[in-house]
Amino acid sequence: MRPTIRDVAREAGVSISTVSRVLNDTCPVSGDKRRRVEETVARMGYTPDPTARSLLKRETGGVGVLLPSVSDEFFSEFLTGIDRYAQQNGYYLLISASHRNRAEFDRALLSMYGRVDGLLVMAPNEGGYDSSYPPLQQMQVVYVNTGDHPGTDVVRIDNFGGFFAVTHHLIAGGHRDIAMILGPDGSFDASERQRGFETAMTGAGLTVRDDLLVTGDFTLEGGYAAVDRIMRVRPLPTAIAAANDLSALGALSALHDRGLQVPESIALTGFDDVPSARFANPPLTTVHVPIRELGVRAISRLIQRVKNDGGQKETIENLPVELVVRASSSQPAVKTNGRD
Amino acid sequence: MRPTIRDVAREAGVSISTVSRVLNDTCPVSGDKRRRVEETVARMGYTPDPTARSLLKRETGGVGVLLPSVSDEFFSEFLTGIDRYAQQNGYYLLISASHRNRAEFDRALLSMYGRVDGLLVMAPNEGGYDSSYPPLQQMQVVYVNTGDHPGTDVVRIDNFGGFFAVTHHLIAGGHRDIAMILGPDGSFDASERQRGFETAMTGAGLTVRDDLLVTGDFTLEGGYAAVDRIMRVRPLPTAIAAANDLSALGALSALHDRGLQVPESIALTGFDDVPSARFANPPLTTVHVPIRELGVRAISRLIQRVKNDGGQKETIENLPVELVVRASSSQPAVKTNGRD
DNA sequence: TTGTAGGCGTTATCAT
DNA sequence: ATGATAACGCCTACAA
Repeated sequence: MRPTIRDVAREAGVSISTVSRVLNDTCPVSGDKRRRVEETVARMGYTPDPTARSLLKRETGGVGVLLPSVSDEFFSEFLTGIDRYAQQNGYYLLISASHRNRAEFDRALLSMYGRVDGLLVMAPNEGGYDSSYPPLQQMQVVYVNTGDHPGTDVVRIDNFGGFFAVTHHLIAGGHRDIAMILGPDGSFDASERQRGFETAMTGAGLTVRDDLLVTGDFTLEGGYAAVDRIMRVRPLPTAIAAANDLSALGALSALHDRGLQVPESIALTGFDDVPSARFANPPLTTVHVPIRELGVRAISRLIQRVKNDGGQKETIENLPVELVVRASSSQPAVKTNGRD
Repeated sequence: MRPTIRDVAREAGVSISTVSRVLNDTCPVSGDKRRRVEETVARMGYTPDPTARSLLKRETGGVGVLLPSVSDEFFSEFLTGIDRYAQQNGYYLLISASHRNRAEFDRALLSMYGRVDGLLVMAPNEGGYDSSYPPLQQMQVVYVNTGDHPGTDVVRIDNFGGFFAVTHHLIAGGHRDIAMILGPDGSFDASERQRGFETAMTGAGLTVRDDLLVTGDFTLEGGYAAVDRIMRVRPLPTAIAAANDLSALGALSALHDRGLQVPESIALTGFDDVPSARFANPPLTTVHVPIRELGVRAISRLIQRVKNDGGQKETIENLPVELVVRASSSQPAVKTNGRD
């Protein structure tokens, strides 16, 4: 049985309040009793019950993190940043992932309602939440990689600019027929990246061919399968821009299996600069996204919000990303595929 | 302000207990009042405060997960399994990672003490915990991938058998000089894998050369750097067995940078069968480890323990692993390196 | 069937 | 400087 404050008080021969005062040093306590209390606390290994404390102070010291999934490196990196920051600031983390639909999202949200002081919400792949849902209104929320959410903070990556840059890089390398392996429907990241792609293409006077926009759901398998579809269209593209690194790695594997050299036969770029992509061979040109930083910004904003408790203006922050040219994918051996 | 049960009672014109009874249907309630309460609850969006409930029932409905790190695919996979299971069983997850030393471990543990009903502890890379630490004694604990812990459950992977198998595979392919890229000191997984390696080698009458046991800390960078060291020893090995996939991918990249073909110039194997390793090129022979399953087993044991509340015998479970031969690394072009 | 009251372990207020 | 006590929101005997 866990010792309570009454046990300590009895054992030390003082009143409950005195023990409390020693622990929170909120009032002066005579050196004699203080020592006695401290000794007893140490001996019994007493720790105040966080539940009771929460009930009284009406704050838990926890923050919830709602993720669409936790199963790839992006989220690992993201969580690492968050975890470290939370720990340093004395907050604990309540994490829930793998909810792809609205019902699951609501359940996860509800299970956090009342257990945390604030919530970090990362956009699910389908429009899985609705910021007008009452529990969301009641809590301090920071959104990550979503569109705007009036009244709350949003922290996001410059997906548009990043994908514009990587597409531009391919175009500058002489590519005209460029395929894009898309992300999942309903993902804000994915749609912004696609927008960056299309803007860069049309801005350069190139046409976005529908048959070169292939689905790819951000997974290795999706990237692998996408190459199959891309290889069936004519004329073939000379470059592929994958919506994220995982897709790119899957595509790389597929291209390798088909005996195609990257970038000699076909160029390939990634996005996110996730650790294992940094060691791909051949080296992959990608876009560096400060994922850990994203997490840190998000949670630091949230904690700020929680401490100010509502008296806070909404904020939108776009973190810059950076093109990382690792391969000479901008100088392909073949620039066009028989036309032009 | 969040509505309390009193608000609901007042609004519905009944007593507090009636509301409580409707919510938990613990006693029969007249249809009339029942309906009125249900309507009021729905209208006000009332949810019982989990903190108050925890205080009273002396259980939180949460389980804590203590990980050494969350930053690679192994942990992502592991967490995915846990998260899904916890969600389905109505438990929430309190996660804390990135504690490499004892002090940090203790802090993380303390921050969970009283907030969860049970704890999942995955071995840190250094001997970061001590199962006699009082808070650990007070809680229901399940250990993952550690040595034995009297009085508690342990769920682990058959690291020894797996690494024995992969080493044996290389030996059967004719290799005699085999290097191993080790894991971090103090990791139970790492030491068991090394033991599997050495047992397989000596069992086949081969010597374990000290200069072919190189450090590698389970990271991409470590694997990359390990190759540098391996390439300086003479005679060169004809095969490298990496302690995990991340090391193997790093090594693969290093070998590629040196213009060495895998497996023609040198064979290479991984361990864990993490998603991105499954798409390595050339394909990597590795050992499939049921990581998600590991998580599910661990948490299901824990929840069982929590529900029985102590009246439980300790259990040790070893999950089998499986050699996955993806490359023809067992038939290298060169079997020896000038001696023999 | 329904309402009243006590207590879970704290902290804060008010006397002393 | 110290001790008794109310309150946080809920559930559950017990009483009616």
